[in-house]
Amino acid sequence: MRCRHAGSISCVTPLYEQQDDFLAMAESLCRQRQQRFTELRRQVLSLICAAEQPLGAYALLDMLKAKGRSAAPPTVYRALDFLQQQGLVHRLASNNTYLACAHPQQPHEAVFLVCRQCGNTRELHTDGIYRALSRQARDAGFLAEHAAVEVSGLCTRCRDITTPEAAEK
Amino acid sequence: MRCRHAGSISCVTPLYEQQDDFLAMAESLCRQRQQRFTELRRQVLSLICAAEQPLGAYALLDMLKAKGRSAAPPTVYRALDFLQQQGLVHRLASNNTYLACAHPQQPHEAVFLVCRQCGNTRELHTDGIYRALSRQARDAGFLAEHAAVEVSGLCTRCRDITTPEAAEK
DNA sequence: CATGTTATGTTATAATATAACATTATCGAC
DNA sequence: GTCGATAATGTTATATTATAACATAACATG
Repeated sequence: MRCRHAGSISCVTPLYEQQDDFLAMAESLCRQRQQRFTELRRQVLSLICAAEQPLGAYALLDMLKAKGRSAAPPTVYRALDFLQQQGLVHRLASNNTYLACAHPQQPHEAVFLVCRQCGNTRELHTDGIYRALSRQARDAGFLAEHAAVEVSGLCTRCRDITTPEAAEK
Repeated sequence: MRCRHAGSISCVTPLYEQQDDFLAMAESLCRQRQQRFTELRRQVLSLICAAEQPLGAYALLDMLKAKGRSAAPPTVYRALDFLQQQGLVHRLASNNTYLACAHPQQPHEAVFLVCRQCGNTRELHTDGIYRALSRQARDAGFLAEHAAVEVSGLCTRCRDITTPEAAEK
């Protein structure tokens, strides 16, 4: 299913259902930018986009080790730094996890909906909120450069489980 | 200078210029809620609201020790947990720091403007953004409970220092 | 293929936060 | 007041997240 954004990746379909396309896109994007999409970086991105939930750095580390790769914390953090610079991965400050981003082509700003129950996280692309934020910041004399908007709550599924009656409506 | 919000504390004046009023307000608020505003909690809140910038937990720990108080990490974290529950203190996830909140009376949602240069942080109270966020979340089937909105950039002073020509406009 | 640059390996450690259990203080019932 | 329950703090240990520093390996390019 396509979304309203440019590019071959859809942000309305979970990335773990389009891993191959996503990795191919990442590779070509890095080539365009003359950046090296090394095996390590590919592996880390692959793990992140195969996961249903955002992953912590040490979870990634364990997975790399489980794959037989020699790895230490800097191994993971350096790969994550690179992927973040390329816009392929976002870091969630509210729970120290990392997730893949469907639309790294142009730097954008996103709103994250983080389910406190199951950890599933959706990325919304909502220009309006960022425009409003920038404007309010400017009115306060502040030059906004980046905004982290992380909403915690309950996703559809977990809300229905928690309050079953709500599901029947 | 008063602000548009209820209560005796103004959020347009730095809290370190109204420490006594702020601590008195905190004390009466806790009494109303039948919560204990102990000496430790008062000290931690006092340190936080005396600071110009948000403080890290270990900076607070060092300050407590410097005051001759026996303190270990849990000392600080427990006090911070309490103060957050009472709405007197917010935690900034983007840099792991804690700051005082001028309007703990009713749970509210805030936007933080964090200067990446000097660390100074302003809290904006902007209902509009939160309404928009909640609505967008709801449209995505998500029940929003809390939103952390942390904007990083440059405050007026640091922007002028960084790009002096801008100051002349 | 020599050389500078970028990426990775490796060890150690910093910074942030919590678990677990002992002790002390406070509140209410009596 | 004192007893018992609850809440708060003290204390030690450890978990979790992240970075510093330096060595080695891989790659790009003349």
